[in-house]
Amino acid sequence: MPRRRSYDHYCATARTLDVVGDRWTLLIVRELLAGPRRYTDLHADLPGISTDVLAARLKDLEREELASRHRLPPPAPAVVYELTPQGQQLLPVLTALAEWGGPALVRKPTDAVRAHWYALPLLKPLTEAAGGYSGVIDVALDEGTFHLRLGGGPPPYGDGPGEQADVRMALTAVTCTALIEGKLSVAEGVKTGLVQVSGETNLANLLRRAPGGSPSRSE
Amino acid sequence: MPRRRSYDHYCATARTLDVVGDRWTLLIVRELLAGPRRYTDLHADLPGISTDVLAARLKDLEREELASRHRLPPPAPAVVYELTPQGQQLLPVLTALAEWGGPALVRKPTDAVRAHWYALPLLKPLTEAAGGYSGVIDVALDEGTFHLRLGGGPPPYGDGPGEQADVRMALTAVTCTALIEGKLSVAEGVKTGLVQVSGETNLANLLRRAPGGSPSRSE
DNA sequence: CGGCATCCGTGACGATACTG
DNA sequence: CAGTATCGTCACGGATGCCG
Repeated sequence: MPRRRSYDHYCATARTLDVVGDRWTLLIVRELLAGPRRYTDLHADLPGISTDVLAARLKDLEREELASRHRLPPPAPAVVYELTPQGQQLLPVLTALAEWGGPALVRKPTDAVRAHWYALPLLKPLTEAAGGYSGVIDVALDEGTFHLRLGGGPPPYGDGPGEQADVRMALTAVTCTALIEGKLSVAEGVKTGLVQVSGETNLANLLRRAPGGSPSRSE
Repeated sequence: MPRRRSYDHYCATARTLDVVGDRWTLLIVRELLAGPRRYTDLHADLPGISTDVLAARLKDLEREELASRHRLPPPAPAVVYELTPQGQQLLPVLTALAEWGGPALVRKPTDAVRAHWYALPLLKPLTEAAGGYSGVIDVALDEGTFHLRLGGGPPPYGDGPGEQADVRMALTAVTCTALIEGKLSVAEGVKTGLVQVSGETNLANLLRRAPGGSPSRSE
């Protein structure tokens, strides 16, 4: 987002990095992809960011029209930040980043965790397991619960359980990581009990008898 | 690449940004995706980078095993930098960034240009126009020539003409931008003469009678 | 308490000069 | 050609203060 420090390259990649290449910017987008959030929520789910940088980045996102600032009506007077359609289209960028970084997910003792951070890398394997079927999946980890909105939305995912989810999946963080890295398929996870699927909807049954009985190989 | 300034988030996206999120890093990868390059070449095709930052980033990429440093044998004693397979897998990240930034490609007078910077955003429309067919396409712009390696490689693209290319395309930068933004299909470009395709290979004929006679709509 | 603005110390960055 | 050295500047992180 450095208006002052632009690359000044006539190149599509450099242009994008001019807008969202600043430190913290894409992680703020990661949070806003979960839906409208307040300043304090953002600050809580972006451990390590300083208050002034968060404020500055939000202003930048607003100026670039990737996010908008709204004042909620009387009952709960609050300010929320929300992605514009243009901002929502950064999802493929975040997905590509998450897919590359998935295999490097080694837990360090100093690392912070939020359940919904698993949402982005899970979107691809679960979308494939659902065979293009739409619906909302609640995912319950020890760290907390979030939901994925397949084929619908936006937002593509959100914190906490979704409203009237079609399926609920319960699994551990370790199992989740295995799914993300492609070491375990959804079908295998269900079969071995590592992934517990509950619900009687079409989507639930689809996930239970998901294709790809053996884990997809990485090579 | 901030080992000292890590986000320390247990999140696949944040992990990737820890490694390649530093200023200039992904643009260096953009250059190295074109194949092995010397320090001086990199410096020439990354206008604005300072010599010490380039040296530091190359060291970082080497340490993270995304790039390797090789000393060329006697005839032309030089040092070249080359992406490792792990580094080459950043292509989808660069592609996603380029796709998002394509529509924002407005030429500013201060912008530098290199012909091969058009390669990344052209990969998708031309891969589609080729219908999954493999081959090497030379692309000649006023700014210079580069080549795309569809379905083969790596490297996925390179500066200058490719060795024994299957097709040669000639077009202006403006036409190129239209293709990138999806405002013009390859077939339309050929039909109107904005895109000149020469060569008698299968790939050449495929591009001439490419599908999608009307430009693909963005919605 | 939510939503910032201000101040300050440190480190990253950019420009230039210089060297093996 | 392939960097290293130096230096001024600015962005970042942390703490604190302010205001509705």
